[in-house]
Order: sequence, then structure tokens, then C-alpha cells
Amino acid sequence: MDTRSAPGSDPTTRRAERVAAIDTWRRLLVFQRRSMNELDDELRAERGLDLEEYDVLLHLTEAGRDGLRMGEIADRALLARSSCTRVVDRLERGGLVERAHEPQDRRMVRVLLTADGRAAQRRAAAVHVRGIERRFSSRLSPEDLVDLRRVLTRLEES
Amino acid sequence: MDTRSAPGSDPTTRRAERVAAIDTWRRLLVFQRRSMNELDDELRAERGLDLEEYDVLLHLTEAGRDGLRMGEIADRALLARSSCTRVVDRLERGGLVERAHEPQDRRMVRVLLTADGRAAQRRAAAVHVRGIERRFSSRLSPEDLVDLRRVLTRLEES
DNA sequence: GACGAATAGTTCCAGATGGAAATATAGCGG
DNA sequence: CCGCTATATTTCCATCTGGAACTATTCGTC
Repeated sequence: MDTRSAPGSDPTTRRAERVAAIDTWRRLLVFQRRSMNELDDELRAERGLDLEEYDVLLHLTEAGRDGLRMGEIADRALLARSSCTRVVDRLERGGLVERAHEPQDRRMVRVLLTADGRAAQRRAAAVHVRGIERRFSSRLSPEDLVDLRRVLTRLEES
Repeated sequence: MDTRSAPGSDPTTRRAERVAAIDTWRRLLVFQRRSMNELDDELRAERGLDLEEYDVLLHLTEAGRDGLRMGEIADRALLARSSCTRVVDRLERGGLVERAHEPQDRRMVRVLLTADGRAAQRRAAAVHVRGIERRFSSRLSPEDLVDLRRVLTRLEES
């Protein structure tokens, strides 16, 4: 599909459209940053977890019984390897996860949720989901969500 | 307007919709984080500026002749006051901005772009806009942008 | 005018970040 | 089985971040 402006629009119009698209990008950015700051504050205040820690717990929950290796966590949570080490350190100190060396390949570390970790994830999810619904889901109609998903699909392409 | 699900949808459907909305939120998040990381890398590599520094230069450019005070910069760039001090320090060391005490109220600092700063902003904008168009504008049709703006307007409300 | 409260900005501090170097382990070719 | 290379993770380092404490200046009240 041709996503460019309709032929025949003059250069001035084309330029205005480019600027308007960039402005939309900025609004999206500001909305996300504000929301993330607030969600992070909420989670810290009510559950003593930051957003990275919660995200790692969530990925581990989704991964199920076998947990994840450090590298898998880093990739899924968009973290540098070194940051991942430290986040898992903190979670381990708090008793929410355990590290276990893979017997077959002792270079690898398998990270597993503890019972406390599972409980903490559930309790944090309640707060976090509430925050997302307040700022996001509850403001959008089903049609808005359909449109937004279509837009996202185009943005994620290739 | 009622943004909730249509009446009559059963609890299972309602739950699936809630989960789907949260998933959309996550996709949006991942897209933004990836894009920002890449845009930041590009700007550093090609212009030696990070995204915060560029953003401050952009706000100063938009503000025009009189520049901005530190607090105004912090508010617009979503920066803590202390972070703002340091970003402006770096820009000042690079000769891109100047600090001037307000004669009327010597508590306030007015930050002004230098000629070098204006040039740097323009040169950085070329790179940054190109990056945004590659990842965002060029992938969306005019209709997509209209829909996205409508969604954003709802999200920004109150 | 002096004094306490308010405001703008900077400095200090504790903690987080990513990338480079270091460490530990595995796999491969001879 | 030895050395070489590749891979997974951690440690180190230079730098960034926000919030609290601090400094400088102004304002309001008496």
C-alpha cells in the first residue's frame, strides 16, 4: 500500500503533513513518558518494586515452570546484559527468584520464580493493571483499540 | 461517551478484552523503547548529541529569541531540575547555549541558544526527523495518522 | 528596613545504566 | 587431550538519574 500523501498535494501541504506527523510522534512520546513515570511511582510506593523488576517477574511468570535464562530475560525486557544481572540480583536478594546453573551447560543460569516471587508478581500486577486501565484502557472504545492495533501492526512491520 | 464494552458481553469476553488492551499497551511500549534507543544511538553517532540534549535544543529553538528559564526547560523536557542543570551544563560547555541571569530577578537564569547551538539543532534535526520518518511517518497512511491522533486526544484528556 | 517564608537554581548523594573487560564453561579440529 | 574460538554471565567503570539538602535572591509583613 502507498502510504505517501495523495498525488497533487502541493509542497506546502506535504510539508505541513510531515510536521504534523512528527508532532503526533512527540505527543505519543510525552504520553508514554508521563505514564511510565507515574506507573513506576505507583508500583514503588505500593509494592516496593520498580518497573524493570516487575517486568522481569512478569516475563518469568509467562515463561512458566522452567523459568528463563539470563539472556532470554535481557532480550525480552530490553535490558543490557549487565543491567539484567543487577535486576536479578535485587530480586534474588528479596527472595523473589532463584538462580540455578544448568547442569548440561554450566555457563547458563536458569532463573526461577520462588513462591514469594509468584505472589509478588500477582500482587504487583493488580496495581500495575489498575494503573494501565486508568490511563489507557478505560479511555479508549473498542474501535479505538482496533485502530490503534492496526497502527501498531504497521509500525512493527519488518 | 461510554467507552466500556457493549452490554451483554459475557464475563469471559470482557476479561479477554481487558487482557487484549493491556497487550496493546505493551506493544506500544516496546515499539517506543526500541525506537528511542535507536534514535538516541543515531543522534550520538552522527551528531554527538544525546536525545535529552537535542530535546532541550529543540525547545529553545521553538521558544525563540528570549530562550527559556531553567524551570521551563525542565517542565517541557520532562526533566528533574537537577538533570536540567547538568544537561544545560553540557550544552554550555559545548558552546551551544549561554546562561544569563535575569536582571529583574537574579534568582532566575535565562538560557539562550548561541549561533552554534542553532546550527547544531538544525543539523541534529535532519538526522532525527529522518529517523522518525523511517520508523513512524513513512509507515502510516494519512488515515492511520488521523486515527492515532484521535486515540491520543482521548488518552491526553484531563 | 529586618526577618521569615517562598522561589529558582545548583550541589550532593545513593543508586541505576550500558558497554568493555574479565571470568567461566563448552565445543571443535588435529 | 590441547589449544583456540565461541558463548553466557558477571564485574568494572564512567556516566547518568532523581530527590534532598543547600545557596542565593526576592517578597510580604510588621
